[in-house]
Amino acid sequence: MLPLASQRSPKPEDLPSELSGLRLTKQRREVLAVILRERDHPTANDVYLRSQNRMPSISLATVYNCLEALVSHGIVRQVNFEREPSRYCPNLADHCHFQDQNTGKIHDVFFKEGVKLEDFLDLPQGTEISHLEISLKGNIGN
Amino acid sequence: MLPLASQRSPKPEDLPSELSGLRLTKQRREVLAVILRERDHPTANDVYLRSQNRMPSISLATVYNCLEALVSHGIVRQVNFEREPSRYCPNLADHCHFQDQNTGKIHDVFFKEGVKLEDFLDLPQGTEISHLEISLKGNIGN
DNA sequence: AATGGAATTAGAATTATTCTAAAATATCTC
DNA sequence: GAGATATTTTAGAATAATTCTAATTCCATT
Repeated sequence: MLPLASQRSPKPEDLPSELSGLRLTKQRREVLAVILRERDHPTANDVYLRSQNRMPSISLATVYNCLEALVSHGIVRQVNFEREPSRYCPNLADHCHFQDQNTGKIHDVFFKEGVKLEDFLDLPQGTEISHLEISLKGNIGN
Repeated sequence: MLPLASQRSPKPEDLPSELSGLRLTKQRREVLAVILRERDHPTANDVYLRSQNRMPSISLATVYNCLEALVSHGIVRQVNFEREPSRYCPNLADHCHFQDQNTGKIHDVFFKEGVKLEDFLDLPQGTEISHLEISLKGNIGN
């Protein structure tokens, strides 16, 4: 398995031709490369605009298709802040997101070592969590 | 202060004429009453349909306006699950939400006594959180 | 009762996203 | 490798939640 998460500036052609059972077509590779290259949680439209640099003919529908394929195969995470457009995150480690209200920038936030959900939430007896999203907003004090 | 959170089946006319500095008009009162009556996290459209029982002339735009007024005055919470339509919650206590994937129903989930954010998240030094949303999905085992 | 500001309303507009159907591309089978 | 089949891409239309617009109505205060 490629150390995707640690690559610094991957080129589409560096990526394998298949990943988690998903065929990596030219477009999917490009979309993934864009997300890996600049890890700033771009929106679908951001990804579209950036993909156009290397692949001017790519369509927005394709970007949406590729994102959906990557997300449903667990290669990329979809990140939501309230009703804002979804953003995309290549960091698959268990983490959540903080949006700085001054800059709008989104930061990954990690859990303290060894913390489990049940440690801080009163979950109904017997719940199995399949999806968890934690979104924070605020300011970074001086 | 009215014990809003503990009322069982409030009628619009039971509600005060002002709340947290927000003028409670007939429509706002009705919208709030709907949200307090059935605490099942209705969408804006759900609220619209239910409001029409007592107030057939209310418009969807008004429901949105009222919800926005109630939310921005901290009387009601807006709850999001990924890209689904927003839902509305009258429980102002610090809590988060779990959606049962079998029934679609949403359950309030509370924090363990005395737990603080910093206890389980590695927040960047000096962050002040102004908004926090935790959304869970999963199944309730037998 | 007249005035002024806020709220409501219908309907249009917006916007992120999904859908559709056709064309292009890749994969499979012989 | 050629033809058959399946998958993907594409442009543009469609959808759906939400917001906006501008006119009207409501309400509190003169």
